[in-house]
Amino acid sequence: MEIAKVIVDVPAKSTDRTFDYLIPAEMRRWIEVGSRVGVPFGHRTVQGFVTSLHERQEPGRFKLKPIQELLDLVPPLPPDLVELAGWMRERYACGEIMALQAMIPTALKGKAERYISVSDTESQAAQDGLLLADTGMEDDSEREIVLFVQSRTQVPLGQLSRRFPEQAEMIKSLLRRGVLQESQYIKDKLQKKTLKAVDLAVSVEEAEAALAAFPAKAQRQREVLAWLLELSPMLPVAMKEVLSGLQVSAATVKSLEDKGLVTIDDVEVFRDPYRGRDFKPTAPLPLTHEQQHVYERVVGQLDERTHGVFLLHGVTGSGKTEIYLQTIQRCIEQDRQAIVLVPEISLTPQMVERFKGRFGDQVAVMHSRLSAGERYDEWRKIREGRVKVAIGARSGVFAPFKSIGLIIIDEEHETSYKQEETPKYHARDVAVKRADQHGAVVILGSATPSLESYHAARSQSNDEFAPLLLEMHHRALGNKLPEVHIVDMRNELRGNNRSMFSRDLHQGIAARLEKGEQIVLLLNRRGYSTFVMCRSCGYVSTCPNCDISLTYHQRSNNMRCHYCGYSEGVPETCPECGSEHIRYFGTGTQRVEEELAKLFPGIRVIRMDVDTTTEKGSHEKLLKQFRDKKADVLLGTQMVAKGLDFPDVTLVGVITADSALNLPDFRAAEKTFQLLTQVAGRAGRHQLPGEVFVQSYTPDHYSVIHASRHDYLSFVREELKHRRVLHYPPYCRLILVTFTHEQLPLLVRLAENYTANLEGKARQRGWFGSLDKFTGDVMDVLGPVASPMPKIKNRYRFQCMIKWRGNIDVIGLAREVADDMADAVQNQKLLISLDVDPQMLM
DNA sequence: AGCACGCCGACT
DNA sequence: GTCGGCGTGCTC
Repeated sequence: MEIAKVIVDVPAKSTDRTFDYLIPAEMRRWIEVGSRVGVPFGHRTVQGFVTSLHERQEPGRFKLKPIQELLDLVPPLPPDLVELAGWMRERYACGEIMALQAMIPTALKGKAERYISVSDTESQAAQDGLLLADTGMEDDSEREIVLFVQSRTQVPLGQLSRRFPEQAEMIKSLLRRGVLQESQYIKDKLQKKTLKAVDLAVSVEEAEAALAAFPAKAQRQREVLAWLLELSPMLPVAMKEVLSGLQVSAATVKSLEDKGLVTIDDVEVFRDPYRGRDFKPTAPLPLTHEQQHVYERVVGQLDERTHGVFLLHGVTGSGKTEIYLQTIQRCIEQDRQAIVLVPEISLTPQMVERFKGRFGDQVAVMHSRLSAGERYDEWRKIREGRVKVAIGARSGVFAPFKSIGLIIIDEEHETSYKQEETPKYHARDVAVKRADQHGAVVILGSATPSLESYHAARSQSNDEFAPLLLEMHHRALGNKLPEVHIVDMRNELRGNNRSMFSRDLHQGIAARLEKGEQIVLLLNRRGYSTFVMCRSCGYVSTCPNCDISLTYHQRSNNMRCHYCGYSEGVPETCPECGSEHIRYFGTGTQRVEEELAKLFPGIRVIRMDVDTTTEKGSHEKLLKQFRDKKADVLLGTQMVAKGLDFPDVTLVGVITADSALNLPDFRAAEKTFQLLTQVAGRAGRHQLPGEVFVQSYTPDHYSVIHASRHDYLSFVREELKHRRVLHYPPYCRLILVTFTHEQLPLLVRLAENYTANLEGKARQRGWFGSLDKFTGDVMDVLGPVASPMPKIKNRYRFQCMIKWRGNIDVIGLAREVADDMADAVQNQKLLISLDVDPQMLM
């Protein structure tokens, strides 16, 4: 194999194809499909991925460039992932390189670094005994530069220009004249984690002697040395510990090093985020009848070793996790590996503990809280076959296992499985595709399956997947689902209760406090203000670049834009009218916390929201405190609704059930139903019976009512009716096309242009029409209109929505029209982005 | 995305 | 007369 086709790391439309390279003879044994390479590309070196190998050069092409370097001995991508990237390119209308990059840890995203060395002819001359001066070097500083470079063989360009900041011109001239030469190598972002470690450089006896003879005035150094001697059997010790243990500065230790008494070394630390933690081993639990039935169906499919998808609809507490664990066990016994995807937010220590407890160190865990290096290490465990199970959020679907037997997607309905940045993939769909490649089984688990999945299971008509529906209606421990009361908040207002707690919820909390039982309070975050508003004139601080309201950040005590990061101070008086009645409202949860403290003096509250969980491990700490009953109330946003299991929680309160219902999103009802069902499931999971209060301003809404009755089926029936009438998924598919440009009038024209072109081409193919009037294969375009976020980072935004159904390549067409336009329109400042199957319509 | 090539304004 | 502005075109 002499030729490699390579996808280069240049994210542009015109480079979204393979480029051919010669494989140098010495690399032939090592280059494989999936290899990461450095290749010359134009006038620079870029990273790329080998996607196929070929015997010889295609005729008609003149001289190919050779691959410059091979970046890893083992290709970071197995061939099935390379193939999957090609599939993603079509499915999500993204650049293939974007798909490939999404599959590997960011630590492996290399960039070319420029190095300077003395040119070959020049070194040859030096070897031949000629002086550098003979080659026309007249200036002393020129000579200094060349000698500097020569003395260290190769110097990164950045380092050289830092060393000779005034001589940039001279360096350029030396390069031009060929005295110095430049080469580029790909350098990984990864830095190995090291720790400064201090050790004695001499024997204990010598050190003691040195200590005795120490100059009296170097008191601090004496202390350090004495301390090190005391610790001598346990050396080396981390520099950090020396500094904090003795309250000395690094300079003190450094002086000891200069004296030759101690050494300070960089020691590589192996990162294990769960190091030092004991996981209680757990044995498989006996299964209930329902569980047994589900287990047998899945295992039957596993044993066939063929592809199959199951939608596991089980009420909260029905024991889905135990099914996951036992089917994974079977999968491992077949010598295949398993991937478990969970939403980021519920990738809690509780969850990890259960898997680590059952499978021990055969488990790799990947989540966003890990540092880049930690993630890379976990990823390597998978790639090198040292683990059998990978648990992770969305991107875990790319775990580079050799032979996958099972992919589990827990809380299948969660929107976090859809990546909002390019590549805008949905982990559920990717999982199904990947399982198909491997002949593997997929389990989609949820108490509230997405309408897409449920409908696909019921109608068996989806092209991409038609899961088999498995249901569990009962809780594994036999206890009942909690009783849910809907509280009509309009009555509270009429009853002159202006508090955010209804009288019922108030009483409920008081009762639990008395009995020493625990409470979970959920605040549906949206709808609560975190912005500054003037009460006199209604002024709201907005971002000058993006036209959206600025959010108040407590930590930095300033106002910040979510989209572009712009920040400014908190205004004291209103910039518009000068009024002093300008107020910010703390985050929603803060307000609730304050009110709780007022109503129930002495109440112990743990607040969990973005403000209190940014620090690493804080999430875990807070939950542990609550579990240890250090608090009466766990108060939080969405993150308290998912997957938590506390035996003493008997009351769940939802402060505002319906704040999401007013959002302009066709999934608003579905999301409300899911959230209410999930949070209700936190109550009464063990011996004590649970009770739930749902406060609502729209208590008659079907999502609230069906959630209160734990009636998924009725909700789905009603919701599907709406979707069918309004032509929304699952009765059609959507593509959201967003256009951005600095100039509004031009943007509008171009967006209209796009929809017209798209419509024209669709007509030619006989696809165009209203979804109302036509059955079967059809597509329609809505818009263009201004985006809900009409301006971000000084760029205006317009969008149009494509609705379509059937077996027609609308994705390909939408992309084609976008590409044609970008070609035709001279103005490159127009950006068109496609979101296939969007989750957020904002 | 870079980076070089190429064709028009303000300076030694 | 040149230095350098950034429009546009290419990268195996």
